[in-house]
Amino acid sequence: MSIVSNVREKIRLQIEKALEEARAKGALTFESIPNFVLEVPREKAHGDFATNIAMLLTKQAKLPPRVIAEHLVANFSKEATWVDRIEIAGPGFINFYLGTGWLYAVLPKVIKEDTAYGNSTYGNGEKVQVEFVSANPTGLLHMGNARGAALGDTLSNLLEAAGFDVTREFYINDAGNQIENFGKSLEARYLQLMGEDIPFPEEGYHGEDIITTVKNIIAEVGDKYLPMDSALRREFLIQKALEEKLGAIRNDLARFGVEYDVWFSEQTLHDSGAIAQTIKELQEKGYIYEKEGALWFKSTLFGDEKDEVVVRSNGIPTYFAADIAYHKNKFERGFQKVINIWGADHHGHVARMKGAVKAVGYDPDRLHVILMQLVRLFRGGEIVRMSKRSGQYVTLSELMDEVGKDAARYFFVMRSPDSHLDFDLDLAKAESSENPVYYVQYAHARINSILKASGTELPPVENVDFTLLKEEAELELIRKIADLPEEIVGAAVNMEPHRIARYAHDLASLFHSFYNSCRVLTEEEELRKARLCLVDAARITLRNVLHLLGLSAPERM
RNA sequence: GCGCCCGUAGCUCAGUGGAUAGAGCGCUGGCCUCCGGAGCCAGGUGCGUAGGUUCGAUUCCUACCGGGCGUACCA
Repeated sequence: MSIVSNVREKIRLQIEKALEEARAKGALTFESIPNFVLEVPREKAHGDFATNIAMLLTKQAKLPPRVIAEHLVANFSKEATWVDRIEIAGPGFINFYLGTGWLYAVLPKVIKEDTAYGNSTYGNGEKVQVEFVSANPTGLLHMGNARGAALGDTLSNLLEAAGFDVTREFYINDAGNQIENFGKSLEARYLQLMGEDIPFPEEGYHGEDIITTVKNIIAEVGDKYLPMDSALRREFLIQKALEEKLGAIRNDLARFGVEYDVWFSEQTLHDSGAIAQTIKELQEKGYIYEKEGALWFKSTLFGDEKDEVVVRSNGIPTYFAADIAYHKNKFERGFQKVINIWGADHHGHVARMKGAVKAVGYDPDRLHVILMQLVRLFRGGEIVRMSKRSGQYVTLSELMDEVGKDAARYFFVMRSPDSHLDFDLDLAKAESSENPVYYVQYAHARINSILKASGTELPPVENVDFTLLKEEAELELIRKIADLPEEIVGAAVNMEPHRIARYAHDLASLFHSFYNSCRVLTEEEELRKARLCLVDAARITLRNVLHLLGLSAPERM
């Protein structure tokens, strides 16, 4: 358990004991202790921890909150809690002020745990799957995919650090309508490039990248497909093109720092009969009806607005049918929790997907869908116009060329998925102070520079007197360092990776403040040793956080 | 029309059922004979509107206003 959680739990326990004691003495009456908050107050003047328990007990105890607080304090045993003094404030808050002793225990722990610092066993090895990006393999990765990639990968890192057993998965939509359409587009481009004057399908993929793909295929096979039957020709073209497109997607994601554990093909669900079987199961359970020649899933039974087609009147299952089979498959593989990261334009899909999960026999609360709002790019203060239809959009690969991997990942993760993201390209590529990515990395580089300048090995922590660290800036920095394990768990279980980006920035900020007010390489030998250890702990913490975000931790910039 | 998300400082965004609502950018003024000035310190008019629940609401609920998205036998 982390030191902060440990301290918190001890105080919580003593609060409960104090209340029971007060009741035993007849000072207080209450049925049960309500679920109270023991939080770090916003204001430092309000102590290290504060609780609202006295206000919550007013009804049960039939006493004013401050009176309840007094009884609690009178019965509170400070032993083994690090609590130095207690004050009652405001409408009835009880503020706990801690001594600094517990903070000094943090530094040796960080240095000892090193790359593992921040990790915890909170998740108990529970199996969690995170499915993200899952872009159509008919094109290149765009900004929405990029945001999903950064969010999904960072969230996966956080879950792992919090002790979950994480599987990162990419669902390949290599079947269905859009592949049909893809085939038609490829064929049209192929024939056009071979000199035939034929129209391009209106609903086809207009992007330039498809022409390039077909050119590459022609370079390999020439006119071999020309005399072929159209169906066979499309099949060949699709196969070749998918190979290329998936390869490109895989490369771009790898360059973005994202490595998947599983690439799951939709086509395999068709081939194995899993989809047919799932539909049959739903039919047997009475969740399917026929209308106008199509099979419909009764998603309205599960709170959806309207029912949804699973098999079209032409006999071909819809994407939704495949998705049901896919999610059934996920749970069959033993994932306790399944997390999907989708663009907000898919939000209408959430209710029926959860309904479907329930229909195939699993608790829909085990499926979590993170909806992320769309991304707008700005360059020179102007919106960069994009159109998927015309195939004109900035790709992930181009973004990395322009602003670099680190800046791109940080910008995508620093906002809540709920917020519409305005991505300022000029800011992201600025190699200057206004760029928040550099701010954090600079702190890390600066630390390494100090350690190098110290010219000595770090002293063994047993020989260091940490109580010499008494400056406000030092204590605040240690406090922040101590928070990492709880920050990781909080960001992971709430599925809010942007919290950790913020933490990184706050930590860097406290380090910079410390640097400006305390000289590390001072003449005072013992103080110098203590500060070197503090700096090293800050280095470890910053580096670990940067890695969680998928960013490099440069030693020089 | 109905459904989901959002409305917080000039701009981009954090944040919480509580005690004085924050950060970055931009703007102004300071700070290195010294460990990296890509840094530090100081400076502020803001929770869309109106009700409700509560000891307490920016946070929860309702209505309204404004923006985004969805509402296909597309994915």
